[in-house]
Amino acid sequence: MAGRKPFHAITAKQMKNKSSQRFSRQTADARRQSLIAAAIRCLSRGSIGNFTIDHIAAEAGVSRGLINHHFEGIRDLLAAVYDSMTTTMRSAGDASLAVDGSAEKQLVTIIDLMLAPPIFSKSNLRTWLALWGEVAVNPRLKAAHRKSYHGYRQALARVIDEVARQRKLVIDGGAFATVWIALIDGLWLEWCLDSRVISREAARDAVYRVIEASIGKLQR
Amino acid sequence: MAGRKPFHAITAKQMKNKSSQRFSRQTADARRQSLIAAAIRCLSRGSIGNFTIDHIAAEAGVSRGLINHHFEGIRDLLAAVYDSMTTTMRSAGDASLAVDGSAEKQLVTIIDLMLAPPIFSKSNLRTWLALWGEVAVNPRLKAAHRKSYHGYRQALARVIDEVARQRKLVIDGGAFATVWIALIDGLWLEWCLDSRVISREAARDAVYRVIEASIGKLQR
DNA sequence: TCCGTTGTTGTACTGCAGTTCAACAAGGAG
DNA sequence: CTCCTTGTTGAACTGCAGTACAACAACGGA
Repeated sequence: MAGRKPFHAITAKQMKNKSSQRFSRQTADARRQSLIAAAIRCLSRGSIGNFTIDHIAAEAGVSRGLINHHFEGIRDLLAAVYDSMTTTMRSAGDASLAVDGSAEKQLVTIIDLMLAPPIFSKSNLRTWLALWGEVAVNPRLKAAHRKSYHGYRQALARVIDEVARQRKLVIDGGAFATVWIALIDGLWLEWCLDSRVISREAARDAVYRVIEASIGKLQR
Repeated sequence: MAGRKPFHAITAKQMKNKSSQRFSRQTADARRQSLIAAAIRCLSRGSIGNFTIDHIAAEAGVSRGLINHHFEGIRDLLAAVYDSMTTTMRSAGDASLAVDGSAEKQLVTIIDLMLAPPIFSKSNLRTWLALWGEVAVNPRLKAAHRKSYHGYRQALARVIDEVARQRKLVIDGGAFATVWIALIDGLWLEWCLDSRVISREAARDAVYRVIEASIGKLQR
């Protein structure tokens, strides 16, 4: 509203040295992705407390005004981060489902995928805690969570049902997938909070033990 | 450092009306408990974003300065909140362990306790998410978590070992307790984030199913 | 009744949050 | 080369965070 100070006073210098441009223009989409990536890095290092305009802009190497240019606000950026995180997970899962081989082999592949980096990784803890806290309150994130979780669960259920069919077992794959996801999330959480109580290998063994108790031995 | 404005100008009015005292003095310990309770209420409603001097003071019905009088700072209050939360859970668990009856009955009592309010409750979600995020970073909270988790796990392991002994089964109660805790935490998380995917009863059934797959049927 | 202890208050202070916006400039179209 | 679109900048603005602290007052003891 009021008058602004002069924008910049070192124009002459910039003219001379073309190699040190003030900034490089990028397409809106590329810049959005870059900001989302920077935001994820901030979340994984700090907590939701690091999810600020200043931190993210510094991390991305841009000015603070840029975030509000590409997103409606900081909340909108958080929603975009959630989409990005779930998309990354889903695509990793889909890749392992596309693996050639028996349903049993797919099952083993998925289990191992989920219990190994980058999914089973401490650097994601604070990111997910922050996002879950937001899911519980933000309708847009709640809808996104519901959608991504549903797809995830259904994909698992299909593999489980197929293994059960081959073994002539009667199992509710959907319910089984729910328990499975809960178990892995819980083990991951315990491991993040205190790696002493359970190692990654012990967590993996525990998951296999629970699953094999229902559908029999798997060829790991 | 600089001069302050006059503190309050309505002293005369207060003199007249003794029933509306400006405040009531409490012992340091009672006030601390009151502030901790107010802080928990703030966390459960909002998120860590609601964990501020202003919100907590308003919730407790005291002035903002009081928190820094009774705690070293807002971080110190958060640590006190963590202690309070874990103590509440532990005492509930200890009470159910003190129940007369067989080890099997104790096991059933604990399971039901953990899958019913007030423990299995949505109002705790944001509180725990906030606290876990802090555990991962704050050494004091990490130590507190380690201690409380260890005691919790050991108590469960003892009950499991006893049931296994009676049934002449060879089971690692400690490892079993770890899985059990992870499963319940994970189910609780899923249920908090989207109650549609699993009901409280379904969660309870799932826990029983996993446990009974290892140690046989339980008399619920 | 007075008096001292100390729990309690409210404000000043500093700093950083998110948003807005006018000025600037990079890069392509002509 | 010139113009124009629009990505980008940086600072002003408002508001609220945590802390420090001096003034006040409740309550118990004398």
